Amino acid sequence: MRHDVRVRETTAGPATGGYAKGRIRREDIITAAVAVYGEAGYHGSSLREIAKRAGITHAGLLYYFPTKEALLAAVLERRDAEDAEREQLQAAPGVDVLRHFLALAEHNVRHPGIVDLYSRLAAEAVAEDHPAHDYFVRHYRAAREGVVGSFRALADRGELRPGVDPAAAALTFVALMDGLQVQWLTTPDEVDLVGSLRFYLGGLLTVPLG
Amino acid sequence: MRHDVRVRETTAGPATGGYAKGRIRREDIITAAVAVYGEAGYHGSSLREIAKRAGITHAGLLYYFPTKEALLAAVLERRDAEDAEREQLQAAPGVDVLRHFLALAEHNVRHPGIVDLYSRLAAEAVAEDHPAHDYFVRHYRAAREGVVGSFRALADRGELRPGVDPAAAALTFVALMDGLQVQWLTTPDEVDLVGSLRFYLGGLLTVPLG
DNA sequence: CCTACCGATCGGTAGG
DNA sequence: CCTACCGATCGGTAGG
Repeated sequence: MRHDVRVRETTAGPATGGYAKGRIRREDIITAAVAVYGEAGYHGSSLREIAKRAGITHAGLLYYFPTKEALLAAVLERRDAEDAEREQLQAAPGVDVLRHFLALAEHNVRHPGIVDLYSRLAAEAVAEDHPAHDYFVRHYRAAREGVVGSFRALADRGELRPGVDPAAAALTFVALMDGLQVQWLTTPDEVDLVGSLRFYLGGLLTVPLG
Repeated sequence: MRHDVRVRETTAGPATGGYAKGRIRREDIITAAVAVYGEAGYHGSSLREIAKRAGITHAGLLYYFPTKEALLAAVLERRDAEDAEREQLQAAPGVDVLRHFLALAEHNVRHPGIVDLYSRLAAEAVAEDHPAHDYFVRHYRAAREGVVGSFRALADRGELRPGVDPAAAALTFVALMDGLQVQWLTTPDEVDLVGSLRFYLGGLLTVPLG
C-alpha cells in the first residue's frame, strides 16, 4: 500500500497545541472539505474550492494541511472521532446494537451530505492506491466485527431465526446499509432507507426490534 | 436536469452506417473507456488516457465522440445493449429470475472491471447534474420493477415466506447487490458475493434456489 | 496566512 | 484521423 494515510502526522502542524484560532480554522477547513468531497468526490475536489468555502486562499489552506492527502486524513480522523463518541453510549452486543444502527441510519437520512461523502469516498477508495483505501479496509472489517458479535449474542439467546449464520448476516447487513445509501441518494422519494433495514432485520430475528 | 445524456445522438457520427473500420474503432474506444472509468471514475478519467489505450490521440478520439459526455453515453448505451441481450434468454417472473441474478453476480465476480465501473459511476451519478444521473434513476427503477414482479409471482405460489412484502424485498435485494460489490472490491478475500446473495434469498423463500 | 508563480494536465478547437 | 494550439484549472512552492 503506497499512499497510506498517516493520520498521526495530521495532528501535528502549525496550529495545534493551544492556539484556539488555529484550531477553529482547522475545523472550518475540515467542515468545508467534507461538503466538497460529498459533492465532487475526493479526486474531483480542488483545494481552491475548499479554501474558498473556508474563507482563505488555497495556499493558506496548505499552511494548515501540507498536502491534499493530509486534509483527507484529517477528514477521516474527525469522522472516526465522531463515530467513537457516539459509540461511547453503546449497549452490549445484541438487539440494542442493531437498534443503534437503525438510529444511525435515521441520523444519516437527516444529513445527506455525510452519506454523500461516505458513499463517494467508499467507491473511489476501492482502488488500492487511493489514499483512503486502507481506511475503508479497516472500516469494513470493524463494521462487520461489530455486527457479527451482536448476531452471535442473539443466536445464543435464541433470538435469531434457526439456521441463520451470524457472519453472513453481518456482512449482508453492512452491504445493505451501503447499497441503500446510494440508491436513496439517487432516488430519495422511492427508497425508504430505515424501513428497508427494519425489513431485513425483522426477517432474521425472532424478537421485535421495537 | 441540465446535462442529460442524449443516447440517441451518439449513434450518429462520422463512422456509422457501414464503414467497418470506423465501427471497430468506436468499439475499441468504448472498451478503453470502460476500463479507465472503472479505474478512475468518469470525472477522474481523461480523454488522453482513454485515447492512448485505444491507440490514437485524444483529438482523434474527439473525431468519433465529439465530447467527453458523448463517450459516456456510448458506454452506457453499450452496457444496456449487453444487458438486453442477456435478458433475451430470460425466464418468466419467479425463482428463475432470481437465479438469473445469481448468475449475473457470478459473471461479475469474474469481471471486476465491470463492477468497478458500475460502482464508481453509480456513486458519482448521485449528483443531479452528473451526466449519468438520469441513467441511474432509470436503471434503479427498472431493476426494482424487474425483481418485484418475481417476488409477487413467488408470493402468489406460496413460495415466499409469509408476511414478506415483495416491494421491500426487491428494493433490499437491489441495494444488497450494490453494497456487496463495493465491499467485495475493497476486500475481495473477505467477501463472498454470490454466497451473500444466496443467504439473503434463502431467508425469504420457502423453495430451494438450486 | 497572502501574492505570485511553477509545471502538469484538462477538454476542446482549428486546420488540415 | 494528426499536429499544434487555446484558456482554464490543478497541487504545490517561494518568499515574505
